[in-house]
Amino acid sequence: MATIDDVSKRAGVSRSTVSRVVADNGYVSDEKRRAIQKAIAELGYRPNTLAQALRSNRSNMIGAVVVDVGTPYFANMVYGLQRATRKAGKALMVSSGYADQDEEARAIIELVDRSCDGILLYLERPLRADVVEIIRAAHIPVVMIGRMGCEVARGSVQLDNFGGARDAVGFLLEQGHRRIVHLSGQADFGDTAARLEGIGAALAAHGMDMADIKVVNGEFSQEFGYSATMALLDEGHDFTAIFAGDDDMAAGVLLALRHAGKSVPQDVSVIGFDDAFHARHLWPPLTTIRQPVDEIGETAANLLLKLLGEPGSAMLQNTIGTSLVVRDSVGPASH
Amino acid sequence: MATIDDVSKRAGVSRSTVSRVVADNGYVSDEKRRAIQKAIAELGYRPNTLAQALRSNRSNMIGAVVVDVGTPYFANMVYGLQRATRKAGKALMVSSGYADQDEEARAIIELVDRSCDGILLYLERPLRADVVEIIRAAHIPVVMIGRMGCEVARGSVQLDNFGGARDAVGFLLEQGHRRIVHLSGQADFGDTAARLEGIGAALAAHGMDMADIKVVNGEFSQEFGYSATMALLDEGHDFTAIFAGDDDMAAGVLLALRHAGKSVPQDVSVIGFDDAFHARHLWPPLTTIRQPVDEIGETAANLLLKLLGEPGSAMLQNTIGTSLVVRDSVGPASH
DNA sequence: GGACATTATGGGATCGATCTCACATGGGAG
DNA sequence: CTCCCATGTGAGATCGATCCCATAATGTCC
Repeated sequence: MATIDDVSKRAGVSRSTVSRVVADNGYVSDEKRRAIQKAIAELGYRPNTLAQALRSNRSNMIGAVVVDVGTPYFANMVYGLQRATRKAGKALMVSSGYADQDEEARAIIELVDRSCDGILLYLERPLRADVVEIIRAAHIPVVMIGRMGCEVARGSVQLDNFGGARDAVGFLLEQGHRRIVHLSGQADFGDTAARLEGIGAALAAHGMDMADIKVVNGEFSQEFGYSATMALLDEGHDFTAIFAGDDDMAAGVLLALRHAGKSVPQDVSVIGFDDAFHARHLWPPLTTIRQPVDEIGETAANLLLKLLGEPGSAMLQNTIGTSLVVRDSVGPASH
Repeated sequence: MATIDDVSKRAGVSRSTVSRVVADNGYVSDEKRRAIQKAIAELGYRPNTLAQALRSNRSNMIGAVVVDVGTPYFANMVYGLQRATRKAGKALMVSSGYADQDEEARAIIELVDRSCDGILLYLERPLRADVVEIIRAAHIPVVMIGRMGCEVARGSVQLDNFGGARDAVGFLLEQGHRRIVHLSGQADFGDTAARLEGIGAALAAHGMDMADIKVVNGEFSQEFGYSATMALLDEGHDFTAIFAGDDDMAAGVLLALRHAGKSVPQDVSVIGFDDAFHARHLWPPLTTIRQPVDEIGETAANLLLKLLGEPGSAMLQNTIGTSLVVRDSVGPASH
């Protein structure tokens, strides 16, 4: 591997001058510039990123920790991150935190130690105190994605859970549904609260309130969607539509309805949330609220890049809107 | 951030001795070791990874380029990579090549420049000549995943396409199917050839040969699955089972059959390949050949780690087996 | 008791870049 | 004719570690 010294010798100049050409700053005569560029091309010289980073204290690398890269949801988010960072000419390094505080801490510290210029976090657990201290000591800007806040964050990007839930229920109401069930996620998630407010807003717009909807708390899983639906049917609950907290739940709901001999959307309408990868593969194809996950990632990364550009700036916030994806699982209310 | 010099001053020893304690090699008296460990703890010292890598020429970082991290398939593969590298205490840096030769080249060069100790590649295009030279000059071991070979590779991991296809068709034959259609991927893929051989083996085991199966070449997409099936039905082709080249195709096949009023598996059986994320969400849930993608990634990473341990070793090969996942889309042949 | 290995420690070069500073030109303003 | 500023170049310190080598103390063997 050719070094900057090899280039300088070949071009008959000093290291400093080569550095100026490579970094494109300072004064260099056209004559020497050409000689240096020629030498660079002939030797196939590419600067050693490690040495650059060590000396200049900037690695041109962005770190990210998400819950699990192996999951379609976060893979999609990483796609967005990569799109933004690549455009800015920065490398991206991603780790998984696996919803475990110590794993998350380990991943973050690794990124700090590798001298990332900035860090993006989608966490499931609050940051460990020592990690907060480490980030702070390293003066690394942090942008949080999603529900979890954090004291060191200089920016954050969130989904418009309020608007999404409002639109979902609003759509059902427009289709004439009045007996709606909402299968909700864990009650202690910040998202859940925002969605309930959104549901309230939709109901209010039709002269109704939360008393007019049944909310069942559970968890984001197909199993819960299935069992909750079966329980509702067993107890003879009278509903014409279900708003599932996410598309996994919705998949369980559809399965339960089929097993119970109900047809969708003739007997019951179902709407999901996320527009997950499998939503269009369900039967019937799922009407759902699209969460632009890649856009969330891209926005967060751009926000971080902005923060890197102007160090002293204030806290930056950003909310990403949802959209209604109409497929076949919602129809007009029967009778 | 505390440096090794801070630690050495605080503990009253030289840099060298601190380095010995941190790296846990060479001779250090218990007394000084304790003093140094105390100083490290008090200062919260963590070695600067960049400086370590620069001097020692080992970054403890593994690079990987896959087609697209944003895709469930490769996300799953990355999950496997991460599992192996993390266990070995190495960091992982992943990029997408987006099935474009120049993008792939860019991503690889980036990884080389960041001084990765080894590189894992799942490529769609042959390596550009200059990239081959760069990798060779940097003496970085490379492991290839999947179909694409490469002259610099020191190891490779592949799926057992032969066995997978043999098992798929074998299963259909056992269920009594004799009029089978295979929707195949691009004919120029290495995978496709291996699968055709596997199909031949299954047929041979039942005293049949390739003349007894209809093969339609196309591409791995839901759209092709749909249109090909419709075409077969339109021309009145008489078949009882379809073996789709992947689960996306299979989704299209199921949709086409439903639109044509055929029921699965009563009228037609369908088997897929991959066990993709959405396979169990299809209706009926798809019987398919499971491709253990994460295991492929994990195996490849372990192979690379082994290569790093013993530099002079020979070319390492590895084939990952498939398994049959029985769900509901295949039934006994009718009449 | 001298030769030699083992244990223990520090000094200083080194990895490959950046960056500050000193210094040398040349041209335009006063 | 100075003075000063813009332009152009190189020497050498520096980033934070590793690693080779010199040196010294101690123990062991013949």
